[in-house]
Amino acid sequence: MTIAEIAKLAGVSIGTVDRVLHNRGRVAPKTVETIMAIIDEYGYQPNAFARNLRLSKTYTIGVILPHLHSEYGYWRLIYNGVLKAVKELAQLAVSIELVEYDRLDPKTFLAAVTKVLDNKVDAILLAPLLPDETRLMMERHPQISYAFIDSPLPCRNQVITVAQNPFRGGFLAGKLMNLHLGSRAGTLVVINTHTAAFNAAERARGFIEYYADKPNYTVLQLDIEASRTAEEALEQAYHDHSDLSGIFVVNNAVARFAAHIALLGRRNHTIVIGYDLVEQNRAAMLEGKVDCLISQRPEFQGYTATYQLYRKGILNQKPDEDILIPIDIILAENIRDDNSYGLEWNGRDVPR
Amino acid sequence: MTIAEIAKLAGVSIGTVDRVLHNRGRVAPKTVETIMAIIDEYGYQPNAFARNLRLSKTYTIGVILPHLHSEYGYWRLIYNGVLKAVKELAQLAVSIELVEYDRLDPKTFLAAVTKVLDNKVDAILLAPLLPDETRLMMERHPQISYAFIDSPLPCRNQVITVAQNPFRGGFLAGKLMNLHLGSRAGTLVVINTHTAAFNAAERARGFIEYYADKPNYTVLQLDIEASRTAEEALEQAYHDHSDLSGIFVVNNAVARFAAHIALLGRRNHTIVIGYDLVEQNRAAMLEGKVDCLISQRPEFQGYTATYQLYRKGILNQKPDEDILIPIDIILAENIRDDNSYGLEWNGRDVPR
DNA sequence: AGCCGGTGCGTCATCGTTCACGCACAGGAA
DNA sequence: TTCCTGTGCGTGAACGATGACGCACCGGCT
Repeated sequence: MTIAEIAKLAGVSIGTVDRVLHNRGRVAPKTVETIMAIIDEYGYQPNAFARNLRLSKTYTIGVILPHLHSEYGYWRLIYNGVLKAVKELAQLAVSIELVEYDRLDPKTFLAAVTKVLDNKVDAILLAPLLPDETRLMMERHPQISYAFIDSPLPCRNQVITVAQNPFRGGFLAGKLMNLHLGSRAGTLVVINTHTAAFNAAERARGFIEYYADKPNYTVLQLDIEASRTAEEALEQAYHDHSDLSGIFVVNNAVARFAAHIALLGRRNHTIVIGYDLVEQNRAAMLEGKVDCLISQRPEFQGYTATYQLYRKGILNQKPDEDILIPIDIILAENIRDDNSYGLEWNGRDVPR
Repeated sequence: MTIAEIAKLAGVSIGTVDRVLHNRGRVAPKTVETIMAIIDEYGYQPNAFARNLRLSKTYTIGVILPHLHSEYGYWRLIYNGVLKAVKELAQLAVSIELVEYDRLDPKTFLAAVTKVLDNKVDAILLAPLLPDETRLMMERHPQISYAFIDSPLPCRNQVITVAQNPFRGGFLAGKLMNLHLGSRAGTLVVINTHTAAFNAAERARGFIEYYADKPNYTVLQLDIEASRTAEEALEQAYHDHSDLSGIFVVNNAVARFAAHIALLGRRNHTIVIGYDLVEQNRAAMLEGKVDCLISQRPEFQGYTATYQLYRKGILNQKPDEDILIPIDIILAENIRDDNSYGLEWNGRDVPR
């Protein structure tokens, strides 16, 4: 069904049909009715190729992320996924503009928003780590599309959200801790170095929930404040609880604690579980200092969110609004197999 | 960079540039050289919108899969992913044609190939379960694109392969068995009901490899032949090995064995690990009859393979030839979170 | 000389959508 | 009546790639 076919059926010109389709007025009510009836009956899907050829608009996505080098490169992984999508979509008129900020300093976030908007982006892809500032931005600029990544943000607007369920991630971490402990019981420590972060708090809550009905275990929450070093806090915990048998770090900082546990000679008696397959954590796991990691597939998140924005912006498709990233369990045995999208077939074990 | 711009730079008409770009001859060698030099210097990416608008070719993908109702609906999951991709790509001129066959009867496979080719498909997406017949097909019809799904097939041609590494899947199953057993040792049974299948054999090999250096465990391979029933074989195994403590089913038939284990009253003493999140296995896990499943994300495989073919066929992009699907660990605690793509955010645990 | 085939190139219509422009006719004001 | 404004339409020119068509020229043949 093309505009020309509709026009012929309605006995009008394509210009008139176009005006009806775009509500540009200057059409007799009766004619509008006729044309709408035809569209209702036969359906009409504009030809995406013709449309974009004519419009020849480039769709620019502003990407606002914490500094890519921060948090052990976690945000760079997300950005890599965005880049991969943009590489594929470049010939379909999609481009990006990255602006980094400091997640501890809201002013830098607002500056990033301003900078991105100055470049007239059509959409913004960001991690809503600063809920108030994010809401402010959306209120002030309702005309552009938004995609959230890494964490959800409760809000009324229609937005694309690509994130993992952090509560269930923490709950699963509890189960994995349990599996690794075998029959051992004891004290378990949940370490949070980002106490203000929604994801981190939810993961801790999930872990504690898992042990709520298991009286043999004591779960201790350890929020590391800036005032004392993480290493001191850890040593204190070992001192206070001689039966400390497991540590769960709710974010990507696990390698730092794993290193110190090894240093203290406690590795053999402590199960270590953490989050995210950043380079440092990957190395720690390969060195045997970490038992289990949970991954949220950051590259996949970036890739997917970018594609959703493209579908919405260029193809005029209704995007999937909430995309739940599966909880990915990484053990030393399958760490090689996680390559994020997972591209690159590892043929070594497969006779070809 | 458009053809017109190249033409202006070269001092020729767009027709000439087009002939050079498509090697259609009838151009003076000197002119070819000039134009190629310009392209080398400035680069040229044909406008995908203009190209496809003009060609208005519909790209049809033939999908050849075992009967969707067979194997507990495993193939239907793959097909669902294909359907999701096609729904998104329909407005970009992609369509599919499904033909099912019986994987135990090569004749039905060849009939499916013929049927699909009669409809002049541009590409074929299939699981190369019948290596010889698949190679025959590719030799006879080298002009169309192929995508393999579920399993790899060693071959010289450039093809897209979307699959998991089955050996490492089996190896990881060994590790998971180990974790679930805690300190218990004993006899472990590997059950294979599809002895001719490459994936199944590799998974068994991986599992056995994991226990190769663990003398406390005996691993027993149980290939179920058609001559006796699976249930009898299982009972025999329990009879022969009083210390039987774990069962690994290398394919999606695990629910069947899990049910019989429960019936025999052995559930409490047997760890059950299997493959694939088909409906029956999901139910068995929720009923507590299965401890762990490994998923190969069949929907994601179908979705990804379809997109790769589209990129190759419509966008003329060089596809990623080998796409490795991560090994997905499903426990009762995260079964809710696996929704394949995973679409549909489950907001229950997240205050919005 | 006249004809033919091949070569090198330009021209033009086409795909479907979008939008500026302009025509014709109505009704109202001068 | 004349002029002007607004309404309802049609027209046509883009967007860039593609490929059929045809023109001019050259060489070789009868």
